[in-house]
Amino acid sequence: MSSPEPEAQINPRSTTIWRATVRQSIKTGTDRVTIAQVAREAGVSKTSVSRYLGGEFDALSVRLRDQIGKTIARLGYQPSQMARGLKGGRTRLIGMLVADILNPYSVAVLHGAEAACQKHGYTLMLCNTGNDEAREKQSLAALHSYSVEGLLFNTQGRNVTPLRELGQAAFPVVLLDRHVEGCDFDLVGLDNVKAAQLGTRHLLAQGYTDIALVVQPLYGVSSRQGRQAGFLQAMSERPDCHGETLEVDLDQPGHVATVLREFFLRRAAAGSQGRVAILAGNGMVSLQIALALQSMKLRFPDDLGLLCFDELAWSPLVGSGISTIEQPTYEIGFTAIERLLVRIQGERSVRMELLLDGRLIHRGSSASVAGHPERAQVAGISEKIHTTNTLQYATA
Amino acid sequence: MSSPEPEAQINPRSTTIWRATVRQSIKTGTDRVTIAQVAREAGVSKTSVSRYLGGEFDALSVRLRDQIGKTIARLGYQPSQMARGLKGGRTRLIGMLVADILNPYSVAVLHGAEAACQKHGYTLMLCNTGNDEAREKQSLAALHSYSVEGLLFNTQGRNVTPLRELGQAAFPVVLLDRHVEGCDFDLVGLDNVKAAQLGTRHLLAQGYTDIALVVQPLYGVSSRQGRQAGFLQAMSERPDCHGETLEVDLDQPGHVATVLREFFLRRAAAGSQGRVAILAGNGMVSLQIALALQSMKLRFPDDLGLLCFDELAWSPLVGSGISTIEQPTYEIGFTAIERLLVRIQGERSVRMELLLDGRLIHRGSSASVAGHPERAQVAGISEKIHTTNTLQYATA
DNA sequence: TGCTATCTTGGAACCGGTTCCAAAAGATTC
DNA sequence: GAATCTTTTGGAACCGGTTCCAAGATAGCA
Repeated sequence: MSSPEPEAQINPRSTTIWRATVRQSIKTGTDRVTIAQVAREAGVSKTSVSRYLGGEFDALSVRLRDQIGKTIARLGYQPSQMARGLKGGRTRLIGMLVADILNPYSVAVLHGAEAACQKHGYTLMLCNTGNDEAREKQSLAALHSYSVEGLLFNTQGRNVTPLRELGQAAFPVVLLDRHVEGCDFDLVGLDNVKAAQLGTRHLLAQGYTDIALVVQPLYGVSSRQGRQAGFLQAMSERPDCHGETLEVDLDQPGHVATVLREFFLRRAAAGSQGRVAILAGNGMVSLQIALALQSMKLRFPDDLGLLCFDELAWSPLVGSGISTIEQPTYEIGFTAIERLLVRIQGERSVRMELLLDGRLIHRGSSASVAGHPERAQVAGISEKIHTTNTLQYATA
Repeated sequence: MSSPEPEAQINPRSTTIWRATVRQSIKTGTDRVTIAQVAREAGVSKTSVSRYLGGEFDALSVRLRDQIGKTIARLGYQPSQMARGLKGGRTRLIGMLVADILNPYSVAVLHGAEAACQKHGYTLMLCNTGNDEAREKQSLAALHSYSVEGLLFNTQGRNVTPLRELGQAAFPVVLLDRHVEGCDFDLVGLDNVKAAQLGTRHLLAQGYTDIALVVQPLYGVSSRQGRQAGFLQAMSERPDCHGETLEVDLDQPGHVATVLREFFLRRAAAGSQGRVAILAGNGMVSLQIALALQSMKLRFPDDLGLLCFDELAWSPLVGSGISTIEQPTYEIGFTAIERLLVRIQGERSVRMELLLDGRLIHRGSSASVAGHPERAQVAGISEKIHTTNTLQYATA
């Protein structure tokens, strides 16, 4: 099998390269070039052209291959993926269901996933479920109706019967971030337990003693539960310190501020003389916490320590910078697609979980309190709250 | 035409509703239910089932309609969009090409577009071109091969021959944010001239006299040019004030800081005694400016004023808050899709440009300097730069 | 040279829908 | 009751590819 002639602008084995070298104009609607036209013009059968497209060169004479290649280039022929998918099921389509496209995590993962798709000649069909169970079901049906070859799924987590049915049908699915009870899909995400331990130990090492893990509702979301597990485990290594998990509802305005304030007051009431820190459970929570603290006129690290899951574009900017636990989001998306492709290619091995490590980015918000005993004291915070914020938040 | 029986779980006229009411499990791969099976089980012809799916009830007896509806529900039948698209061209697919998915603007628009697609029973095929001309061409070809019915296009702007060909073929395309020379596609975006005027006048009214518009390269990007036009126009109303456009290359680390520093020094050299402000051309620029100012230890509004295009999640958080010109991004995406659908339905009227208004969000970064004559003085800034930053940025 | 074995090639069925057109059934008119 | 007009219904071709299988061409071997 010799290498293609220089005239052959098209290398049909790799869809990606193929696309890159299309020279002719894009035909639309009525005047679309079909395989039959190519076959006629090249003086061969549709079958041969189809073989050319499929890269079956060993079943094609050099003469035919040359002829077909030239004709395709001349006509600017581009096969219809819809038609290709119909018979063989190879639609080269991957569906991606995103729990919340406004979440920067989702977008960052999407970025990696999209890149991997382009690399392998696949195209992404994107659906945003907005954390809504019904829309999740609808989107699933929609993607199915397009015969996507596989699914990248960042589910809201609860009530996932349709997903379970996919599992029973051995349909290729890779879950992102969180898994789903009763399903044995592959998963790509963060090693949450480890990352939360890392973060918690960091705060403890920096001298913080009263730490609140602030998360969205744990129920049904394994990644949040994992972070809590890591947090609790790390806290248990220090019986002299106090850890609490605070669940917040981001849809409820002012809820974060209320919950935080109650936490501070509770610590003060318990007579704690320690230093307070907050561990934010994800980027969405981080933002709300930062806003809440701002409105309460509390500053980090002066009044309290802050460490957030998810590195965001603005993390370095607020105050003296917010310390974060960065997730390898691009890699998560990219790897998830590649794993999915392996499944699509028929791999049927047991469930695989790929947990990547988070990276701690140390900035001002979790600065050590060792040299600054006056910093981040429970007493100080609760005093501030009492004097400046009581009315404001009592009504909120 | 009476209303459907309550037993008929499926309303085939609206794809959206239809999806929502699918009860049966999702069949995959081999065991997919086909129209032929439905026809056989219902004791009717494929044609009749197809009519049912197409909502042609006036050509169907009540008895048949009932039978087909029940069979479809019982079998959990879901038509293949691939097959449907093959004959009629109605793929219900829309392609979206995004110049840079890391740009929060793109994501916000995507959010609106996706919502509109779901509302109308369409599905989005997403491609990120990463501001790369070659990838733009590839993605275009990819989307074409799936017979998308229309395209939402946020182009990088230069060298757009393939786009022009689409235009000549009267293919439905709606451009986002920026238009393309030589194409008469519809456009949905911001009224850039007006918004830039609004922003510039705001800065002038707040007492700033030396204003720099900081933008990414203008060449080929109409929205940036529009913002500059508005800026210049507003500046021309105040001959006593000084306006400059600074082009920055965000891919070049430290470039923003360098350009800013040069601007400050230039103003100082010109002997200006005025107050400096920066108008950031978009969200990506804003971030880099904020980072650069931080590294230069310049604060707003103390050292200089700042107003940024694009409202971002963190805009309220940095310093005393960053003033912004908010774009109605969700609406832009949503409207663009709805306009595209109108085109897809065959509207052939002349090019339409839908320019939405920006909204000024006033925060601390553009606070009035009237009561604080010591604030934001050119002299002060350049002194700060000299003493603290010269070495640091001379080498960068 | 004759007879397999292998390599090329294309005809035709098929994928799962839609659509054209004609036939069958029912309604209307005279 | 026959003729005509509607309304329902389904057969078959078609959309643009892939794939099975058999036929034709070439090569290998006795």
